[in-house]
Amino acid sequence: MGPPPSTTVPPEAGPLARKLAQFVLITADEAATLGELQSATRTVQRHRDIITEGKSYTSLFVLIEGIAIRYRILHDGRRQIVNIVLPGDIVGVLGSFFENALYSTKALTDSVIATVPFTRLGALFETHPRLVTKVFWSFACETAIYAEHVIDLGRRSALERIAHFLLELLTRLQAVGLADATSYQIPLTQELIGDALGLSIPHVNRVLRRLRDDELVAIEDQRVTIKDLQGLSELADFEPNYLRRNEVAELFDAKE
Amino acid sequence: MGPPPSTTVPPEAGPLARKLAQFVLITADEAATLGELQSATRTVQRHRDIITEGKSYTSLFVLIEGIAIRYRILHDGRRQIVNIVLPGDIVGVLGSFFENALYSTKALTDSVIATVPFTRLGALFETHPRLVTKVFWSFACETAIYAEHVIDLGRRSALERIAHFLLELLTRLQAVGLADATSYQIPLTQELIGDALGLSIPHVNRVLRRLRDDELVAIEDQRVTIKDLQGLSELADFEPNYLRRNEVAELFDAKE
DNA sequence: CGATTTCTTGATAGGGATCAAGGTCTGTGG
DNA sequence: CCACAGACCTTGATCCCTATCAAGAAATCG
Repeated sequence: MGPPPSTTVPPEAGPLARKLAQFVLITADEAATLGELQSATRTVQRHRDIITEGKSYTSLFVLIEGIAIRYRILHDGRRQIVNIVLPGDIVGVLGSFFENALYSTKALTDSVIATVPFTRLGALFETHPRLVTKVFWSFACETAIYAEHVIDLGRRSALERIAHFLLELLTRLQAVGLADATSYQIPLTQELIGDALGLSIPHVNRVLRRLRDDELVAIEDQRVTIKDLQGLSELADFEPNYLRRNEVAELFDAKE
Repeated sequence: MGPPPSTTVPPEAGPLARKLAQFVLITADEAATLGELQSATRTVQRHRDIITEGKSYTSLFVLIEGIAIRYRILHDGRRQIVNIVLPGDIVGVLGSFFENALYSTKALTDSVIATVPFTRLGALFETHPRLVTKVFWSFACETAIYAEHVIDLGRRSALERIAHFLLELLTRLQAVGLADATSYQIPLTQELIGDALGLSIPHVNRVLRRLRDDELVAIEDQRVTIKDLQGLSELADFEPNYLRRNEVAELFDAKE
């Protein structure tokens, strides 16, 4: 609820530093180091894979601009999206660690990614061990997002799931400055929502219509507009706590 | 599939060191440090909470012995278990970081846990930065387990889910030496399986019966016995890759 | 050994999948 | 500038997997 712990990170520092600053204190020096780390960028066309399941990688990738999905295709051809990747998110972590990538990552829009060789992280360890740890720490925090998805899929109805999903995206996009108070732009198709939430396309359609009729949310023209934040949050039982740190002094801040 | 990267960790080093050694190289010195870190233990009676949602903590806990569950009670009273906690697992990470714990953790059996003040991790950073990073790294790897649960709940049938669930437990318990080739002891109730997989008790019962009738798995007397590992793995589309590291040189090993 | 839990089985119902068929929009090439 | 194809959205009819409700049997525990 409080302000983010660090105000040393200007918007120009990029989405990663901005996101990290939500969780841990990022010094100006560290922000600069992060920026340098992400200097090697390249563009990825929409619909192109950034990472392909089963391949092996020696770099990880920071999404600078654009939106992507992390997914797995099951043996029968069904797709499950395990996460929506937003600017500031890092992908390929497990891919460069496990022999082969466990999931594919595909750009939904034309995107810009920074390529960070895994070995550079190693080198960074010599010069900025704390920073590396902070990054790893942020990986750990991501676990909370996944756990929340588990709850979504396990115990919530289609209506609650979609509401929760749209609210999570709002909050996460706000964190990197890509959403205003109640709306954001994102190229969601109903198929995509279905694959993320384990629902069929027709059912997503019906639920979406109902949410629109009830004047809770509307998706039009690649823009999600939340018309009744309060009502929607109640419906979804949404608590954004898992997406941000509340305050409290801890391990890292104490040291700097 | 290859052997674990490190053979320097004897069974006496405890389940945490043993588990970590699966993912990263753990030196004898580090194993000793870990052991020391876990010297303050206490017992928790079964059915008792180790962590309660909403409370704040300044320590994290390593499960040394016993089995626990991480769960959330929804507003309507339904329970979703987000993870089964096995020896060597660390709980309370996010609880000591976020203001309040996001999930509760409850002991399923009488358990032994080690209490590690968060500040001690900070102190450890001065003396063993690499080790701290390795621990954090293992947190990140846990993400893979959650992602797999998302796939389970999103796109798999009840039959596949239960099969997958039981196979995951087999693999994870083997990793800490608590399961033989095809069976393990664990106090699973059908309600618990249902709450973990988003299924009702009667349906868990029916699926379990079917798995038994088909001679794939049987749960009797708090023991899970996999009778047809091959068949069950095919049914569940189970690939244990996400639970272990395959080999490959990487960040940490290269440095030691 | 009485009392909760836990398991089992059956009957019924419902949420959401599946199948089907138009409609709409967007981009592309002629 | 139009025509067409492909992607995406919408709606309806039907079915099935799994939840719910119910109630007795078995096991476990204090």
